[in-house]
Amino acid sequence: MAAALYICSTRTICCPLAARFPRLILIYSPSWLLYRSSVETHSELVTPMNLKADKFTVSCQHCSLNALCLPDTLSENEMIEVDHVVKRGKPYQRGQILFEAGSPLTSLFAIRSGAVKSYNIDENGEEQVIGFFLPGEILGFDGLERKRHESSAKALETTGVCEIPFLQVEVLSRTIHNLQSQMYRLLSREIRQDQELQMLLAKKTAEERIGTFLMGLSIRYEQRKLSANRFRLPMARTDIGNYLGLAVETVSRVFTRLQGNGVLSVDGKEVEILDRAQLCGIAHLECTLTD
Amino acid sequence: MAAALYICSTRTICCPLAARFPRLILIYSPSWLLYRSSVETHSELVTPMNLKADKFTVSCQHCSLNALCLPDTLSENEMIEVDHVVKRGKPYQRGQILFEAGSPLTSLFAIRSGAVKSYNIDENGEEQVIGFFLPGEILGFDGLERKRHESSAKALETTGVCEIPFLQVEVLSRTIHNLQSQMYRLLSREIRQDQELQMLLAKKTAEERIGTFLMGLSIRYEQRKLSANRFRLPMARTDIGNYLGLAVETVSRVFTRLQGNGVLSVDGKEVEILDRAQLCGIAHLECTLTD
DNA sequence: CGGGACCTTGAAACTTATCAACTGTCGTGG
DNA sequence: CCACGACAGTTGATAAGTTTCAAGGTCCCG
Repeated sequence: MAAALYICSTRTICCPLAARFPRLILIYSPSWLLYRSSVETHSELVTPMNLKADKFTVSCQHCSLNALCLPDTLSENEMIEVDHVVKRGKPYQRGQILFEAGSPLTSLFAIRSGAVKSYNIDENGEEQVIGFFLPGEILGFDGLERKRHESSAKALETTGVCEIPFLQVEVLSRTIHNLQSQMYRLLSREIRQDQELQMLLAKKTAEERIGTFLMGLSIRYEQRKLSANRFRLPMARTDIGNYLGLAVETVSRVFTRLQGNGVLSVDGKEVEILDRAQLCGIAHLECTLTD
Repeated sequence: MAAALYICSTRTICCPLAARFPRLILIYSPSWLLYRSSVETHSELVTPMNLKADKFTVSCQHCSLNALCLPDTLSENEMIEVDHVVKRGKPYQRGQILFEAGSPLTSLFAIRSGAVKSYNIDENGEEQVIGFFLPGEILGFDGLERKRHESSAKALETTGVCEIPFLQVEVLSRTIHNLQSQMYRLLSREIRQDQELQMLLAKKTAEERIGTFLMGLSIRYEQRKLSANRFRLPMARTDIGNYLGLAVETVSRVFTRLQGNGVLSVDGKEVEILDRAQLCGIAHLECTLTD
């Protein structure tokens, strides 16, 4: 197997990369240039600079995220059928808008790399963050009913996306039973997750919200074969507060407090979970991973 | 057309009744016995006492709620196919549990009459209300992924339910395209509504939450051909507070304040919207119905 | 008629929001 | 190269809204 060093300041997995380099090594450094010298000894250096969409485009069958994404549970042949309807465009830059609320919806969007936030603008013109999406996760389920986007989506960093035309999924799912089940599962999961967030917002304190949020990210990163205890927040503090129903200042203060308790180590967007058991306690979760 | 007087202290529409009596008259009285004398002049008196499940059982085709429920958009023949898999049991009494979190899920539940709350028990043993369901609405979508109920459901009053076996819906929806679309629509709608609630809980004040909640109920009652401005709350204040992330006392105080402003008239569970425009303003909604 | 559940009201306490100021970083342009 | 402004994050002081605690009232059902 080929090995590669993937150095990326945004530190999120990139599905085409993982497919080309099964033994991909991710170096965690906010300043990737520092590592250039040590990189030369490796078989191949991959950086955001030489990463080109066409070179790294992969099919669903070869995507390392397929077990987390729509093709999960599909057979090889079924996956190929799905793959044929998937459209892969060029990456979105940080801050670029994927779609806006109200625009017609014809496709679901699967994140291939990077990160996205979805949000709404309320009657005062204030942004209202609804969710964050990591590689392998799918946006747009809220718009199927009225066939238009009910929320907007913006790239939080350089983000690759797979477009999945909904009409064709609808047709395919009549013959591919696994696909039909998977669609129901994904929709159902989103409902469950939204309800969990409702409970969070209805009852929990600032600290519990942040704790749960960080644990949620940690678990999602772990599913993506990234470090569960050391990661980079793709979103700003404002977005976190907005999402959790807290003021930015409160988010900042809770981060400071958790650092004081030795639970976290925070440096800007870099987060390290130092005492996972305690963080699980704050989030009212069973601690699954030993630190 | 036959006319009937339907007197029911709980004041929620009953689908079999509506099917038998297209010109159903609903008398709004918390104490229905007072009206007995005036009732004699009508063609038929229907009360909760002489309402028997077998007598009033109806098929989807004849159900007045079918446009709000799963069969919406289905043709006559398609509706008959769906109807064949639907199971209709005897009504649940107030306080009775329809299902509990964790139990295996094989069916979706459509409310035919009455009202239901769904809730979870958190780590402190506290109840966490997730939603309220009125006739024509469907519970259980959150459990499709793991094939088990993710929340419990309890009847808030005498409640009739249609059980819809999910496996059979899955099979039927492969041939009945309208059914497939409708399932996606219903799932998608639930996601959208959950996200709206998220925004409510994340940002709004107590008054805005209650205002939005009441307007939501009003609109749902209106869709069910009941009065939009005068209705009975099927749930306790505790449940409302629990659902909206507020203490009971706060709910009570806001009700009192809205009464003082002349927006509402509240008498126990009886609510009358006196100034709909103002209530819409509080809820940040466009006022659709003139008072 | 009595007991319990539900609702209301008041006063005090607490959490979080708001306002204001300051720091550091980043990219731009002189 | 450095000055500059814009922006994100932090921290402190104050204010506001909501919760909590406590008590009393009402309604309904047995």
